[in-house]
Amino acid sequence: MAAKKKKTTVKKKATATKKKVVVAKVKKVIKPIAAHKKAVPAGKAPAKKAVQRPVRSAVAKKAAPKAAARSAYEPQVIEKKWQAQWEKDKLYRSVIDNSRPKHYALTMLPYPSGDLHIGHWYAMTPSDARARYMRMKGYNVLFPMGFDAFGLPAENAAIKDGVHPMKRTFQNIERMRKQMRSMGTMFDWEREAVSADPEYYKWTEWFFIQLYKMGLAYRKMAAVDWCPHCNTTLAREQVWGDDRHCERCGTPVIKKDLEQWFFKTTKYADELLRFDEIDWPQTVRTLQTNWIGRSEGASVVFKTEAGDPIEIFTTRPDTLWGATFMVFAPEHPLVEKVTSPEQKSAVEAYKRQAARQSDIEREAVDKEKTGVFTGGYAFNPVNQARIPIWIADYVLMSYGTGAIMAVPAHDERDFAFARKYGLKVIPVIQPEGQPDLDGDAMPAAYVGEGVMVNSAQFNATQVNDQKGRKNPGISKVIDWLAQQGIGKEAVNYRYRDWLISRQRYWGAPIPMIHCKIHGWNPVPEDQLPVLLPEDVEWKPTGESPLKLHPTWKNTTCPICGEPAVRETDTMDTFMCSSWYHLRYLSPHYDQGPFDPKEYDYWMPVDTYTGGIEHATMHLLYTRFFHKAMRDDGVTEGNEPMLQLRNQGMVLGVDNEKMSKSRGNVIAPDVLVNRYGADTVRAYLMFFARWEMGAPWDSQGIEGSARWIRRAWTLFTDRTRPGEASDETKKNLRRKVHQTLKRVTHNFENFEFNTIISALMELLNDMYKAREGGAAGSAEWNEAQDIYLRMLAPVAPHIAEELWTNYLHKPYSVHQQSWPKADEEAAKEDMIEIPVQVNGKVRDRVLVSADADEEEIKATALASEIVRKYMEGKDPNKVIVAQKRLVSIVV
RNA sequence: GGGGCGGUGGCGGAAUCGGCAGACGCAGUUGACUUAAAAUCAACCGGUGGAAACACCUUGAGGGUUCAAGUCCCUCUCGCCCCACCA
Repeated sequence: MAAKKKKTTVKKKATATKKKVVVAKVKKVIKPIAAHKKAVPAGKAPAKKAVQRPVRSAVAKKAAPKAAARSAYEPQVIEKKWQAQWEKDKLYRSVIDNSRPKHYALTMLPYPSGDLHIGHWYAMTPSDARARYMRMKGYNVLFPMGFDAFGLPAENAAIKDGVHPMKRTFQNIERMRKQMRSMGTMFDWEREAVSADPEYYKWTEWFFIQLYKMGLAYRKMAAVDWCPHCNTTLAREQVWGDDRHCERCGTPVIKKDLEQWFFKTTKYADELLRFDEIDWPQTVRTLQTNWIGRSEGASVVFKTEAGDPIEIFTTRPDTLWGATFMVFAPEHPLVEKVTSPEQKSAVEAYKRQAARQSDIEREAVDKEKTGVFTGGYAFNPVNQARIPIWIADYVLMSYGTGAIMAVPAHDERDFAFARKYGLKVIPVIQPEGQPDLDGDAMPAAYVGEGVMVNSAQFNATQVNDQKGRKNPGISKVIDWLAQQGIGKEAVNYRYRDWLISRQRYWGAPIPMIHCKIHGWNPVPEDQLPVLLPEDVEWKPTGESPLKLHPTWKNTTCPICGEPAVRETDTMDTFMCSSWYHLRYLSPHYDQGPFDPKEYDYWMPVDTYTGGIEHATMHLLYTRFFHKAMRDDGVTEGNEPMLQLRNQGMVLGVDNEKMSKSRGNVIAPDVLVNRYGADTVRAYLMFFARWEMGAPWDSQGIEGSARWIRRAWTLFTDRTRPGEASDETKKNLRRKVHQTLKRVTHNFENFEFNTIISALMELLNDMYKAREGGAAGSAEWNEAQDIYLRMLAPVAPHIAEELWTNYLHKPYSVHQQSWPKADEEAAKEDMIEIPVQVNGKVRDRVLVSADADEEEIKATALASEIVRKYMEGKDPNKVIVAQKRLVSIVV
């Protein structure tokens, strides 16, 4: 998921007061850190160890070695210890086990930029906690990790400082692996996959060939978006903003004609619109639906005076009789032919201007429509009306057919254009019960419902506000058009085919060979992978460095054996990431992209977690990829990922996206060194609603740190068993099982922040119960047991230490089962029910939990306070809302 | 212009179904412990009035439905995101 968002649009407008608050926060944050740094040498503790409370631990050991009940919480020590132990024991190794249900938990892989960002942790930590939870629930969980290692940043860096992308990338990967291990994640590293590794990209190339053989990869000369800075073509999805700038570097994008490779993603447009087999967030489904932009209507063939057919697409065939002119995109192939000699110079001038505009400011401020009459005419096939043909840059060659019929009476853009150039306006839809529309006097286009008029045999046909076949007017006209052979029902998409060629070095080579005689042919599969040469020069020339390599491109034609050349473009990295979930299954398998045995057991992905910014890119490409490969017999099922959940973004303390240039980046390593991974994990789960994200607050982490330390203190404390009342013990047990129910529910629903608050609450109650003498009781022991099981997915290290070394339970807590809540124990005996009089809460009455409605009502009416507010009147109505509330109306 | 998401204390947030708004935490105030600091512990902590009991107000604004609205409906408003001459 190499994509990095970079927005040059207007920044969030923080109010003056808000900014002040933020600044104050930042200043305060610095203070404790500085104080802490000083405190370590002052305390004369070893620099690495005992960062937490160094003095106290030293004192405790000296002063009372026998009572040694409590040792200091030293996350830096226990975390390293358990990470090593788990690795040694291969605790998180996932292998096929048919005796258990499988669960494939996938979280988006990072681009190896160099350092793990707090945003990576924010995405991965809750995903890890949930994978651990599923494991405790009895699933055989696969939770792999890898690196999306090809891409521009490494190559740009190479151009800048000459370090080979391969070297830099693999160094970065090494560092990021270490950082991920320090998080205490349960990634199965034996399944790691790196897309820039030849044993990986061999199969990326193989997939390209499959798509080519299926007829889904094709070559096309097209005006493509081109970034003059990155010297590469960009996918439509990678051009950003009103000024059409490059997603990566911000440079304004220009148009350039190049021969490129495309995948026919549009072939799957209709299927991609169906989400009935997957549990994906509504927002992503909506984003993908809008991105594909399906519209239903008709294609209709007009004719020029010379008899040339002009195909147009319209969503409103019911307004065909109101078409009073046509508009072509300036680049439309028929423009030259229809243009009259008198209009030639004006048309040429307009075309030149439109072409210039398309560079940068085509979509800039000026919304005024412009156009030029060609001097040519067309015939409307429904009524043989002779209508003028214009050209205008508001008609795009890239959408539909590049030509439109204009119905000014019922389309706002056409209306504005007609009024500006004095073109005829003929109403053909009449709103019912209103004065007849007058084409010359209408102040605006009418786009609402009505009946058809001026439309020959269709007059009086109802037209509603529905689209396509649901609209009787549209439906009838379509049928008639088909009958007459002048048009047919048609569907048009905004979605376009996926342009995958990149004029770059650091990507998977496109395994194609061009021969002067035999044209393009794939590299024979037994010659894969086409390896990237290591000796290339880093020069931003506008051509792929592979093209400039003296020998690499020279090869022989797989058909005739004569000299031929390789494709020197490489693939979009989204191609690599479209199938990484399959490579994890068997990263070293060499008989195919994956081992079918592994596929049959693990696929499809059960839960997929990652950022919503990939909604219309990666998440659409991977679905396309899976469906295409399904049709090729490589994959099975219709969808690659059954359940998707997106996390929000962690912003800097200044409420801006974190970036080095803004200097607001929070370094996770610093936090881990200071607080320990468990605390950082807990805080990342706690500090915001996961799917929302929030600005980072460095003070808030103190709360999570305090909670973890309090847990440590309580579990390591050897308070003597006391004499607790039955009530205290019962209350403790109730709270434990209530919490268990809540935490279970929250894990199921990805509600991570409330998991932590529930655990905090329970810990507070356990402190109270200990004060009440509950320590050592059966209820207390059960509470400790369940508490550590619930803590284990969140804070795996401290949970293990307390479980194994303090409660002396069998290693490992991560191999224990998730406890089952005792519904009986969770039930309340007495419940407090608020009583409202005329909508205001006036009293709260205590009733037994199994009291029926009548009892609750009687108790409420017996309350003196309630009676006071009823002022002696009889109630009109008494509503008992289950066991939640009583409402009395007087 | 179209589509999506959101607005709850000083801050992050909580609130299955329409049923006690503000759980949990941060920050803050006061106190205990300490030579001191840190850490820890205890109490307070939406607003107004009040010594208090308590009363009234409060989920962006206004209206509606309802015994009851943060939650449902309508109108408006602000913020963020995505798509935008889409025929």
